[in-house]
Amino acid sequence: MDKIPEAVMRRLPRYYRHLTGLENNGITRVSSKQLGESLIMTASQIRHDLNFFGGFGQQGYGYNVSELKEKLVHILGIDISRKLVIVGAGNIGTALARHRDFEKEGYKIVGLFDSNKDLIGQEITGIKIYDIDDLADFIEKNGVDIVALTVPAKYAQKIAHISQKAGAKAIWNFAPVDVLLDGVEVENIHLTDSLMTLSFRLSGKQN
Amino acid sequence: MDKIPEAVMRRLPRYYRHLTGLENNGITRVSSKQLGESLIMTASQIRHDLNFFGGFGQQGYGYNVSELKEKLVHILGIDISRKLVIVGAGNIGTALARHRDFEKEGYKIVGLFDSNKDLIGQEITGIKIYDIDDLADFIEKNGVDIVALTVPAKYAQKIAHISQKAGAKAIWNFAPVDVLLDGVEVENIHLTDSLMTLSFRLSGKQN
DNA sequence: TAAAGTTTGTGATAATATTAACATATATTT
DNA sequence: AAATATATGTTAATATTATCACAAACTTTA
Repeated sequence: MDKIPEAVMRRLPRYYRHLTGLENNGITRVSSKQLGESLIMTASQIRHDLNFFGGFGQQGYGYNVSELKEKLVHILGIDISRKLVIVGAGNIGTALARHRDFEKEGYKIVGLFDSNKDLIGQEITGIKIYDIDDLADFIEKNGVDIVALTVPAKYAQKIAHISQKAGAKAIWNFAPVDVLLDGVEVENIHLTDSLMTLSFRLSGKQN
Repeated sequence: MDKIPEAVMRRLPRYYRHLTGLENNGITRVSSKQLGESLIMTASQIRHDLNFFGGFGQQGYGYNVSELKEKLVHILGIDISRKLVIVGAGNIGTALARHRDFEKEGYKIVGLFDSNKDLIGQEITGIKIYDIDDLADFIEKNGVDIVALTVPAKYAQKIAHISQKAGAKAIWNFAPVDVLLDGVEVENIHLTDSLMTLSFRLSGKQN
């Protein structure tokens, strides 16, 4: 398979999400034109994107919603269950632990980690809080794939490094720093950065 | 000022964040080369980006950290304080309310809204929870700029629409849907989408 | 079942974005 | 104070991304 462009890859979850919605509404068929209208993008781009993975559609008909959705499940790799731990049992960390959406897509949160001795041993919706000193060991023993970092900025890089050494394959970083690692996939959620783009766009319009 | 490309705009908060870090470490001067090494990007791109806003640097010297940071503050518009409400006092909504980082950059969370009568009247770190039926009124009376949506997908579009009509200028959307509105800036945080890009990248490498 | 209408897949074109290259200006060294 | 090193701002070249346009294939209608 050809290398998938970054821009295309980033749109795939959106397609998947929309198709799931259509399926839940009992819609069985959809055209790139309809998708484009719903997602505010050109039909051409959608066809172009999907074509990186082969022709799923049919001329004069469009796409079969369920079939296309299933293809996307496979392309995205969400048919493979992934084990995830959350490091940092603060506001964001516990919110993620309580958030049930990830489970639906095959992500299993197998542990929460913190350095606060008062929290260790507690449970959040069935997820146990462990001592952060046991993180490496836990990752190794349980085959953890993804480490979500919801720790203060100054600890993020170090924990990321420990996680990688212990065998984690991906870092989902919520700390407001740029985690630098080689050989590990890093995906950032920078909430403040995101908010700032709104400020920029608002002030540009003199609002 | 020329129209700033989307890609450039998205990098500005990252520059700002990094410069703040340098300043806090007492570093007063930095070159595009050094910035590039820290941020894993080319020096050329950094210079190119900054030049959309004018020449802040000096040949042979580089950039003055504090000065450049202050310029970015102004460019990003975070020198203008913004009022924000959070709609949805669930996991994510309350985590955002408790998260102190936004205040530091001039964002004021002035209210939380929910439909659950048991929550209404309660406070979360000093932020009162109001009845969602009073949202439009509150936005109008208090001049709310930004509405953060942490509600279930099916309510998001409707609340966004109400918020716009009441005078909100921007939607910070955490619901897993694509909010469609004209004349309002929408910024999405799609956590599950983000997680899925990790799955994609991991499965592509047969991990 | 023939004609008309859809809609895909795809190659060509246009628009954005990134990187390279370098003249010019300043800082640092000797 | 001259020589060397550094580093910007900016234009040009390259690479990536998005859109256009249309033949080919299928569906729907009459």
